Amino acid sequence: MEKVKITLPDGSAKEYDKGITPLEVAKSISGRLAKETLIAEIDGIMKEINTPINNDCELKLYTFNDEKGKETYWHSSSHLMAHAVKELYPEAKFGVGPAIDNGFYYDIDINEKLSEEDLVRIEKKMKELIEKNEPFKRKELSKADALVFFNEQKDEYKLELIDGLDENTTAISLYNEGGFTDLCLGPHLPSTGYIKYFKLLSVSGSYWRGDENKARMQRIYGISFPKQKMLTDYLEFIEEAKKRDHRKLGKQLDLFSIHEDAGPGLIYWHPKGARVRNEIEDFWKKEHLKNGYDLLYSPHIGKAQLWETSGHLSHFKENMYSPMEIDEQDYYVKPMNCPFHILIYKTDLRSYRDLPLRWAELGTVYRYEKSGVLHGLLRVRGFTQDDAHIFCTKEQIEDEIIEVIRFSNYMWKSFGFESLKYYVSTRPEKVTGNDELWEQATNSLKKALEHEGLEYEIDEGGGAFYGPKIDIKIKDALNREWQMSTIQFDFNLPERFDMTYIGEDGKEHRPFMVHRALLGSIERFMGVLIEHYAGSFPVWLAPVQVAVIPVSQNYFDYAQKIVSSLLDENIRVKFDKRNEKIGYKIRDWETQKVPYMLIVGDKEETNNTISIRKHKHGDLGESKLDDFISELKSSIKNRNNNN
RNA sequence: GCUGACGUAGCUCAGUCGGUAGAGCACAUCCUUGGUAAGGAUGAGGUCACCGGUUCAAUCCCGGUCGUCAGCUCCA
Repeated sequence: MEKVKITLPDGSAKEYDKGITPLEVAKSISGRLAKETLIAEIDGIMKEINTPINNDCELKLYTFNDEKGKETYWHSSSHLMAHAVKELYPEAKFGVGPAIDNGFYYDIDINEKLSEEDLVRIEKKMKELIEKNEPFKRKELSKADALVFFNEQKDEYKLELIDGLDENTTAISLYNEGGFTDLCLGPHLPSTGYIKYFKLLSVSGSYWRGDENKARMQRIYGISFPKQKMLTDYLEFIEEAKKRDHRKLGKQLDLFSIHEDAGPGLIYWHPKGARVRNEIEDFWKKEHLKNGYDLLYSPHIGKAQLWETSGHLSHFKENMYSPMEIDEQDYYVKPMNCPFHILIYKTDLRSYRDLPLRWAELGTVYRYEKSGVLHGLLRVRGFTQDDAHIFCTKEQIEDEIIEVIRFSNYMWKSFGFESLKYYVSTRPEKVTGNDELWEQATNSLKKALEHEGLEYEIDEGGGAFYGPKIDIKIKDALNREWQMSTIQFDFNLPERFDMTYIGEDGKEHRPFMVHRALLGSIERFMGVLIEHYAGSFPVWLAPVQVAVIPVSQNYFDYAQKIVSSLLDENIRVKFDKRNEKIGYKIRDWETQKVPYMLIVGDKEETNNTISIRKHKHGDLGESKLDDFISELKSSIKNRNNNN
């Protein structure tokens, strides 16, 4: 029998009989691997694990623990779901059904409106299909034959997809499983029986190709796993995320509100939310001053002329609010702070000796956002950017970018976010600024990241029209990613405002301009922060740090002394004088997620002590007030985030 | 903005197949002065999102508007 040499990722190579499948190779390695292998990569091409191998090759095997394994698993799951839908609704037509970060979806066109109950029916049908354990069979058709096939199916969406495929495509792949055939590049799991535990999560509206002018479809989301525990864990994760929802916690903890009558997407900070925000902003300002920034304040409105010069009226108008007329002149509320900062720049003749200038402002901007996209604190119409603009020379840009990256890391770590991901967005098609500028700026972004030893991904063509950028995404306690920081070059505004500095050579030069926001916006940041900590803020940020609870009115005097001592130390303290039992008060402060409760009664007054109860930890026993204060103060000073 | 669902007391939610509404928590008063997650009694609270229509009668049915939620698209 002829042999083939198969090289595995660890570099080891072995000879097998020609025609062996990846699954059989897996078996030869270990039974467990064979059981868990979902998909194979043969010489860089993804293939089913029952594909015969006829040539020497490099082989990689993927299980559910690999991204590629997961993707296949979910992709096949979406096919299975579509099959179940087709069985229940024979007239159904199908759009696209990919795997996504967490699970899969399929866009479906049926007349009937699907409800939660329908999802249960579909799930039941899926279970039946899984039990049949039908193999996923690949079939290749010519473009013409594929068109005929889907024409028979009356599925205009698939026809459109095929139509969009390259004219030279010789073979269009279809997958069939138990009588259900779908257009699909593949590859798939060997059979439906591989899909073990799944749940359909939701159904919502979508559009064919994401275009609201095209056909409306219904999108069913689902998730599937090879192990029961994985599914249970995932469903628990969803529950946990719901519990942490900042909109819910914002109400529960009395942090902020939004008033539909007064205007959606506009945030009202209550005393406690404002307190947290104030701590964040204080810290932010101090750190900026330490890092060589100066702070600015600028107005909220400016004449149309300014926004014309800046280009906002031609590029950003749909996000700006209608102008107001003042002395027969149109004024616009600012959607960005940059033009104002530039005006300040231009109040003086700048020398290269003045650069870099780093100017920061917690600038509140207003942008029109479509009503359907508003979301608690995360997507609003009025928000405060932790904005800064850096004006510098060509020679300075790389160091400046490095500093911003370091500063950003420092800020995120200070707030307890450890995991950051970097994305460099490069030149889109339509741009301002010449190629050389783009090239230089993009390289400086990459070099800065490399200099810091940070890995990054490239978002090809994802830059703004005015310059390339670095976006930083952070991961929260539930491992969810949020896009927050951004560092953007701007070749447009210095040009439009004719910004200059006098160089060493005595001639005028154009400064480089970098916009950057570290936290993004204070509103969004606080939304993420609330969810990250599930409302239990670390002591340094907590709106109320300590609640003092006397056992009864008899100890009010002693409790008042404690309260006064804490206030003297600038500790945010509440004196609970309510006519309630301490069990009731403890429950109340516990649900308000206050870090410490100090309980004082007869024992404490006699011993001149306090009893400390820590949020989520319970009774810590008696202690001297001075000891407690010094520990608390050190935790605040160090911005200790582990509580 | 688009699709769908929803909008009842400060909060969380019942309810009325058309006859102007109810619970728990919170709040107020009183009793109780209590030792680590809810002591008791009494009471006050609602133009049932808003505007129209149908009807003897609308919180309920119909239309519109606003808003919220799940998505789509977009973004800090």
